[in-house]
Amino acid sequence: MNYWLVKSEPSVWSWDQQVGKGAKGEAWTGVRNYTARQNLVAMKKGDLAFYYHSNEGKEIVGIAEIIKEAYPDPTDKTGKFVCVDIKAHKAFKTPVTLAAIKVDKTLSEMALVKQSRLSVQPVTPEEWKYVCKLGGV
DNA sequence: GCCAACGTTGGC
DNA sequence: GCCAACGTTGGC
Repeated sequence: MNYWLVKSEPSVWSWDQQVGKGAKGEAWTGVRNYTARQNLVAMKKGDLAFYYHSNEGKEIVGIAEIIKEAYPDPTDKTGKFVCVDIKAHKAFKTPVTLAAIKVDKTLSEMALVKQSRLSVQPVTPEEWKYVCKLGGV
């Protein structure tokens, strides 16, 4: 089992919209970055990912589950990029903000802090457990 | 709205 | 293959 973090701007696609899709989930399209692409390809069905809201909120609001592994992104005309399908798995009781992550010694090494522009990032099991606790899950 | 960080493009 | 110019992301 691997852990990930995916980012979305709520104005484009929010957690609430993701929850609204239910068990069917939704294609996570629009990744146009090779590092992020590598991470998408490495995802396995059943892996879990933190759902982070950028720009608005700047906080991890819940957990999504990968329900379909990487396939060509239908929104990419060049055919170079891929997407996966994810569904909402569990909402955080308490969102974990970027500010909280930055000041926390255990989390200040997260890719979210170090590589703030990367939209799909790996999360270590230690970070995962810790953030889940903070989120009240 | 600004700007730092960083990824991508294209000329050489 | 290098690197300058340019574009984009995302926190503030």
